[in-house]
Amino acid sequence: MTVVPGPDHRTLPRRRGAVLNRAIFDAVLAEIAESGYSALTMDRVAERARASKASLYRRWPGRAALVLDAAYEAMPGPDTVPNTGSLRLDTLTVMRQGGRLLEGIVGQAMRGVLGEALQNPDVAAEVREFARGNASRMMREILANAVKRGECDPDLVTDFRIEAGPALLRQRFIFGSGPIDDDFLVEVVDQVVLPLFGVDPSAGNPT
Amino acid sequence: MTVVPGPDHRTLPRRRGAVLNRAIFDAVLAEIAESGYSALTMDRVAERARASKASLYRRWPGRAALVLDAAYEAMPGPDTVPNTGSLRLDTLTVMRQGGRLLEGIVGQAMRGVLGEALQNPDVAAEVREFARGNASRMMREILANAVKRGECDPDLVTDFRIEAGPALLRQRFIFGSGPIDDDFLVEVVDQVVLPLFGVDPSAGNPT
DNA sequence: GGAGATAGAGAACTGTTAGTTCTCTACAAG
DNA sequence: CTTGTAGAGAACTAACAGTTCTCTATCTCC
Repeated sequence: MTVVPGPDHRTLPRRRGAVLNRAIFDAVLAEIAESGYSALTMDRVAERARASKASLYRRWPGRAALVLDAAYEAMPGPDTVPNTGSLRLDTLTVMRQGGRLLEGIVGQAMRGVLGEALQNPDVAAEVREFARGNASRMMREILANAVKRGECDPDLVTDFRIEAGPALLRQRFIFGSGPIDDDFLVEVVDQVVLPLFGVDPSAGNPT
Repeated sequence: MTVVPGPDHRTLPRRRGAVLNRAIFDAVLAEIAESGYSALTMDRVAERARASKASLYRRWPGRAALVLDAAYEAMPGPDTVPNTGSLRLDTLTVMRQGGRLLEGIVGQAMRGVLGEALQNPDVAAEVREFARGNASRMMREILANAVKRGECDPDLVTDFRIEAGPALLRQRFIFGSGPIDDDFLVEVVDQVVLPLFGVDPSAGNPT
């Protein structure tokens, strides 16, 4: 239909492999930051990345996998686990890191992927690994340190107790029942996490 | 294209109001039970209910609202809040009710609606009201009874502590990290809920 | 019981998106 | 230089959301 065909980008320098991957991830993140996950289409990503849809589908089976990979790329490197000598401060630090992550672009991406995961158990398994691998692992390490210091009874360190704090954080993220601000995180830590591990929040702990 | 136009259902007895509503809800639930939420389309619902899409859209603005209403209809009546004289048994009863609900058709429907809610804050608010209104309200009442009995210190009854148990239940539902079986519920109650309210699970409580 | 308003059935239609496939061609490897 | 791989761009199919149209059953009010 267009009489003037415009520049044929097939003649431009052509990216491959990692370089192209990077450009696609950037396009995904930019789209999400700009218009949100629900407005993210494969066409738009392809156009923005100046890639072809065929290239997208050669790399990922669908939108969920693509966004999950992009989110993984956007994650900051594995945070070093805090070890301040206070369970309260360590916990708070981890929760703050998690909260900050969920409030950014990665959070937006995760919200979208989570929506797909709810319909597709395979995606759910990937997300689970992705999300749980971090918070839980860090919490576990923090608690091991607290046990070493004698701050916490090792019998209290069980999977469900470890998950309680992160679960409340994720619930607020998912249901949007309020901002993930410091007030919220402090309350969760003081009212729920520390009591579960037999630590008195008011025992001269710094913020 | 079809030479034989088939029976024109416009001449059949025509349902209205509540009767038609009922037929539509039944179609939605049947579709979800049969093929899951992701295979649920407005066309299929209309066809199955022998209703017109126009009728659907006159009643609901979109799929999410329709399914939310259908799920609400499928909910058992407001469970009467248990009051057995034991916080442990009361809590366990409520958690069991919730778990059973989430494992059935209502759960499947909620999974779908939740997926939409993640992208749309308005839907999220509806879901929040829908989901929280029940579990939290019941938990609150149970705890009020426990306080009355002197089983629990009233200062411990705070929003975040109340939400901890339900949040773990919802997390398991959402991430599908395992079955919502009685083992799970008992562990959550004994390891998390009761300790948060200063009750010793092993204090001669029945199952 | 008749007139007019309301709303349901069914079909056609539009626009958007996922996913596929085709052609053409850059680039890498031998 | 030859050949295989894969990227760019476009065309295409199929499915679905949402709208609108026609026809007509059913309700309401007189």
